[in-house]
Amino acid sequence: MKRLRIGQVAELAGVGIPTLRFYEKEGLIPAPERRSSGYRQYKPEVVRKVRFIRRAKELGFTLKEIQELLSIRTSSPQTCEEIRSQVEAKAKDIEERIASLERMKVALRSLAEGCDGKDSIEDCPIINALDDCEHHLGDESFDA
Amino acid sequence: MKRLRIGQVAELAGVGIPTLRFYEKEGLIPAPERRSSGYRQYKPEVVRKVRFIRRAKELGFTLKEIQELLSIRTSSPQTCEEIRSQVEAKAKDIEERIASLERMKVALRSLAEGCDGKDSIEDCPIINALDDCEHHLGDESFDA
DNA sequence: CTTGACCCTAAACCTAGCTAGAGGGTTTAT
DNA sequence: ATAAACCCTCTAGCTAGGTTTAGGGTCAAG
Repeated sequence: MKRLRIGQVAELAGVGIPTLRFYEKEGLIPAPERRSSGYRQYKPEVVRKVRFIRRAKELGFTLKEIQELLSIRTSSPQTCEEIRSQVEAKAKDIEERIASLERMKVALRSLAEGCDGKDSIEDCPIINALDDCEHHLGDESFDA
Repeated sequence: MKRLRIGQVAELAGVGIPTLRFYEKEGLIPAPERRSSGYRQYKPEVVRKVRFIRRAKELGFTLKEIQELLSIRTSSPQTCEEIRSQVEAKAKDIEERIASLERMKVALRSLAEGCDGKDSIEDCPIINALDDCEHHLGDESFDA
């Protein structure tokens, strides 16, 4: 069966070599077999796993969360409902962040609108809002 | 004029005391006056500033970005047009961030949809996607 | 006039997620 | 057989954004 060296896996998966050793240390990927020389010999499947980790990371999962996802199977839930709900929870989380950002955007836009671009620096409504951020970036849109 | 001790500011702004000293060191909030004993004496306004920082942080701005927003004035633009355009740029930035989060959300939702929650662990489409992430998290929606 | 709550500085430590360097062995191509 | 390219471990360092610790001084109440 074909085996890959660490550099090849890194290349194929789009990560650095130290990252693979790091993932191994953290238990995200299994420790591969070794040659007598100590060289790691990876099964080609690991490439997909690493790519998955990379994409999950891009999707906003932390390595810890990814690890949980990867280890759910061995933690033996009865159905995949448990897994689905984790993914769903993450989607909700993202939704909330989007909503927050929307509010921030609106606030910034309304801040920019208050300015005609011709005031002197002293009269700029944006600057005033920054100094005294209650008015434009006030309670309504920003308080927790 | 009323002055606040650091502990009061921390309490009112919802952050820890070391955080305030940290923000001061990093130039996010001005160094307050001191008593002869060395105690910091804050003007009440700083509370709003710190709350703003906290909210901006929650919205995904880094301290560096927040510092830029807060220090726009001292970077001496001639008119407030320059400021307006910085705020506008930040709003665009937020829009991009939102778009990226939207993509993540859609991807996660479509992953969750493939699962009815009743499959056995062996047949869970999410797990399969994890093991073999080409199918559900495949090239089309996820590859960089 | 002392006790407890508060404040000071400086420096070390923490999580996340790598990245780089030191020092040395292995494989492969010519 | 030798040089380039590759691999090994171990330790340290990095950015971000703080938190903790150590060793002290200060303030207000009783």
